[in-house]
Amino acid sequence: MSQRKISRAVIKRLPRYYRYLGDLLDMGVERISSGELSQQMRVTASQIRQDLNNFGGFGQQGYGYNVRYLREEIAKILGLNTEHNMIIIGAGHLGTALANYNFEKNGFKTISLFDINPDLIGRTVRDIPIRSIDDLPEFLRENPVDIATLCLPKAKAKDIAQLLIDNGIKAIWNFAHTDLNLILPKDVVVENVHLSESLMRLSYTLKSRQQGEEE
Amino acid sequence: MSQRKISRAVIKRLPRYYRYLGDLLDMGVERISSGELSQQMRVTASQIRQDLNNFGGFGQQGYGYNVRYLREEIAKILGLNTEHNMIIIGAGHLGTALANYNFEKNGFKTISLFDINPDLIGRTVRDIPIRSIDDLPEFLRENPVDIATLCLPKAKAKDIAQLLIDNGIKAIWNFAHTDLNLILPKDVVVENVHLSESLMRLSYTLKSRQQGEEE
DNA sequence: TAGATTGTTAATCGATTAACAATC
DNA sequence: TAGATTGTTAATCGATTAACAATC
Repeated sequence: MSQRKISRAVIKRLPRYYRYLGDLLDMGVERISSGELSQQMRVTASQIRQDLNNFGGFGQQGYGYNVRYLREEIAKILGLNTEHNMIIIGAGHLGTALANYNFEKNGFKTISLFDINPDLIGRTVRDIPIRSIDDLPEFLRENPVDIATLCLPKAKAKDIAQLLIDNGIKAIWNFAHTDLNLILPKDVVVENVHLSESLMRLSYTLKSRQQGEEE
Repeated sequence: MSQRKISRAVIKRLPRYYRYLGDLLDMGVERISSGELSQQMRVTASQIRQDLNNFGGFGQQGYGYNVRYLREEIAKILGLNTEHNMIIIGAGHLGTALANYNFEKNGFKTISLFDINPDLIGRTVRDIPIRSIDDLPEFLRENPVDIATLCLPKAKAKDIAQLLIDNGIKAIWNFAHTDLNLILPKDVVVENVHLSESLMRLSYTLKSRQQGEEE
């Protein structure tokens, strides 16, 4: 029952639905129609219904959607109902910040950091140990790791990515300023977070807004 | 000569062109055709030419594009030729990590952090001082700030965003887990970085890939 | 000049929105 | 039942790709 080819655009929106439904739940809202949700989220009701119907009929005519139920279904779709073990490669500022992030509440648990800097190896971040990158292959043999987060300079990113792939990693969350496409086997997935590119987009938008464009 | 309505999709790709052109320059490549670049970037040559021609004819028939020139033009389009002063609101792990990031090379300079925690106020990160959030209005009156980076809990994000807007900030780089749309005047732009949503997308892609979908 | 490659128009493809019958 | 709202088909819109004339 694997889903048929869901478009990238739909996937990108799912976590946002999940977030809004969580907020609604916190506010004690039990049910919501696509119309109401569309107003809050500033999207069309049509889009919401189309998006959700890619995965199944979660609503009920004349009623709308049950907030808790819909949220749980989206969690399942996104895989948030299973625990994911993560490691972070690179215990610099960003790697450390991510280790301190509370991704656990969505089922993502960081179990180790890795670095090459001897000064850092042996330390911990929130009780998570920083290990030597040399110990990575052995660690991966002995621990189930679902996701590897890459927080290192672009010069090293490709080699380490290769090392990770060689040792069975199937998902890479990439913060390095480079694309890993070139070396990727088909069964390995990558999600890029290019912060400086995000900042450049902001810069562009600011500039064009100042020049008096309407949107 | 403000550009006509460039689509969001094009803007999203510009920083990636910029990065590839920088890499090419570092490798000593002087000229490149849309065909070659398309192979490296894994996009169509058509798309590259269409994208660039939104802004002008940067190439030359029979020759291709001059790498250095094209890169500089894209820098101008993105506003990277002007210095941008930034502040960071929230000097927690993420805020501190961003203050340590080398955005300067693209013209983005962090000149202050702000926090409410008295233990942090007065400290510095890479010589950048952490000030009290109470001093924010005065600071904004006395210093030109182009971009405010929001690194704080969602509960506080909207109030602080309002404070920033009231004090003249026109661009917000938002890392808080919330949308700021609701309170936004038309001349204020926001770029969101929702890390946990990025992670959820990775989780989804991993899951669907494991279930044996092709892409 | 001949060859290469752009700039740009036209064709295709995909995603979004609108509309409405189905149904709770 | 009547009213509301979904699920889904059809229409529209926009973005991507293909094709080729222009031109260096």
